[in-house]
Amino acid sequence: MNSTTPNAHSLPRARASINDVAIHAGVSAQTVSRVANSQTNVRPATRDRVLASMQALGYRPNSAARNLKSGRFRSIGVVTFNLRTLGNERTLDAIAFAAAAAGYTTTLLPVADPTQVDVAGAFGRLEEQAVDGIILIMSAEVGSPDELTLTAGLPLVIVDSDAALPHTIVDTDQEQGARLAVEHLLALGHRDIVHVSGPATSFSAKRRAEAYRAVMSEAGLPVPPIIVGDWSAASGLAAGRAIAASERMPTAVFASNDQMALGVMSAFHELGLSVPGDVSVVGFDDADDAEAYWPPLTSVHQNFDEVGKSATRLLIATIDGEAETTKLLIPTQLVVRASTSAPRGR
Amino acid sequence: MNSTTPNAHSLPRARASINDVAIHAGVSAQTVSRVANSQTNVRPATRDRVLASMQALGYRPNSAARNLKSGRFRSIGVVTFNLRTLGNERTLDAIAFAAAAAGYTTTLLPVADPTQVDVAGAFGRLEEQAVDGIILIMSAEVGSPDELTLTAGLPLVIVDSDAALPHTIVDTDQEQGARLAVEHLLALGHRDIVHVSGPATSFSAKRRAEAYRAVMSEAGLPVPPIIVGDWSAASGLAAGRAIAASERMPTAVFASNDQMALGVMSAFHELGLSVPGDVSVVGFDDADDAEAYWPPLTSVHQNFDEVGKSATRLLIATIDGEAETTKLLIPTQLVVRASTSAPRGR
DNA sequence: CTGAAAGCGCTAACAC
DNA sequence: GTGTTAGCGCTTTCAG
Repeated sequence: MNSTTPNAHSLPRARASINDVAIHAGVSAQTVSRVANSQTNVRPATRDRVLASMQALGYRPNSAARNLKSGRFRSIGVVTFNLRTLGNERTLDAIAFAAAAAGYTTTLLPVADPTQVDVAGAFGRLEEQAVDGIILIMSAEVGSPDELTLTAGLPLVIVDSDAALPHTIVDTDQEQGARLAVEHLLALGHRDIVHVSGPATSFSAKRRAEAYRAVMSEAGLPVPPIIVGDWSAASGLAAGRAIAASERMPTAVFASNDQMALGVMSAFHELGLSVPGDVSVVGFDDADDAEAYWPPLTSVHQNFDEVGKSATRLLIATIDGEAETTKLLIPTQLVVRASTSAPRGR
Repeated sequence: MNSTTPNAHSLPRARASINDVAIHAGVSAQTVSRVANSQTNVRPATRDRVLASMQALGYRPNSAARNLKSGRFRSIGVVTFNLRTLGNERTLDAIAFAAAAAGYTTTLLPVADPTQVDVAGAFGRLEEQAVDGIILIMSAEVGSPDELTLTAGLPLVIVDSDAALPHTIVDTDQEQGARLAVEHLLALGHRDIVHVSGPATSFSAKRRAEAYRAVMSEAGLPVPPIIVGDWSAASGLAAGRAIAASERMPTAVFASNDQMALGVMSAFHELGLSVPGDVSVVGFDDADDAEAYWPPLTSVHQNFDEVGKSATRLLIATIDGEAETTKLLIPTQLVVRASTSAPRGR
């Protein structure tokens, strides 16, 4: 038994240390360490004895000590502002599994309000977390890159952000995806296409909106005012009602995510408008539910798994010192379902 | 400068240790430690000098060393089988924020396949993770409680599980919620109510189905066969088609989650059936999107935030040794929207 | 109010 | 093939 303070724990059974095992097995701590790390230079008989003692004492290596020695935590930190959007959640899922496959755990470092002053403080604190590197999932804009440099002590990969930042960035190819959506509508013959965008603070929303504007302009079409939502289905509902109430009803709507598209369609149903008969609707994300929306939603498929996996891979490479700063854009695919068709009278 | 191996890092700038700061400030390491931990017994002038040195050297306490000394990691481990269901995701979100508020980080410990053999192995490994306790979010059944006892070395709270297990459990009151749903339909006058359940491996699904059966029986009604889905909207779509194709069309469907309800409604729309005109539909979860479904879905609201917060609170209490094993059931609320009405001809 | 010593559990480096 | 020594960065204990 070692002499650790036993903590006022429910289970007072103190944990066996490497020394306890060494004594129990009649060997040195070093030999126990070798067995624990499956090194080869231990006589089988000795190994077995040590293994038996480990078993008997319920020995588990102490990760704090191991971390202290190695200077590594085998954990990657994920900074998020929330887990409530499909993209953040799915990306996190992919990161957690990719990290686990590489022998890393994932540490969540939630930050309350991204737009608020304290981002810098939060980032400052990051360096003392028990992580080897950080993936920043920015669903919203951070004040300035200066604040990010505060994390310079730790390898960093950014997901969903301004590609101008001097860091490794992995993201969905927002522009390519938005083009796919708008060009699909144009190809069907639509000319009056309204865009329902995500919040102004979101880089993805901004870039999708820019691509929408660009494609419309390239086609020689006027660009009607953009309706701004907040990614929620409720904001889509409001947007749909606003669109239907406007003087010139468009023949198609491109929503910046599926949930807002759902809301838009619901608003149209309320008003007795048919989708796609009266108005076509395209979403973005290709959420699992999209095929069960009514009507099944045409949407741009984002490969969140790929984004998460790539971010993890790049971060671990950076941690291992095999890094170069990279910008990686993951392409999307258009999934055509029943919410789009040629405009009436064509 | 201390002599840490500098790691083949991108930034070779070695990190300042407490000793570096001590030397720089001309004090002992002990005094630096006191300042770092905001202890009171340091002369203001000394404190300021130390603070300045910390600043100058960019000192950050090393959490590994701190952990080693304290025997605490200030992190809670969350074991999940996936993050793809609404409940898991929302619960995790609540846990992460509650933990952060209490000064803990959240470490994700994803387990690939719950039904598979290696659950025990995975749990065994948990003890050597750098966490002070574990929240197990079981979206599926684990073979036997024996496997859980493997984690006995660490404080444990289970979410969404069999209340018979000898552990602290926090969960939505599944039975109360399901009763609310079925009783609502009965009160509207429905007698033919079909249940679309979640997968057989899920405790929540099982308990909702049991409550459904119980309420039907108590009302003296026959219990039609239960259709089993997998929580996905696609499985709801299949269930809806199966129901519509069956010899006796029910007047109402109670789906075990909102996504399956969405699929069921979509299948009905496909077939030209009106909801709630021809069939009423009730869901479970009250997802953010439910109000934007067509028609807006009547659903049972789960307080995932409350579940996550409570689980975190109880776990931290257990870690602090102020524990007793508890079962905590969080009540639900019925949210009536437009997908339910009295059956035709009544 | 401040410092010196000791040691947390583990492993790299070097004996033997 | 195995043991000994030393030290990772920090904090608890005890002296001053």
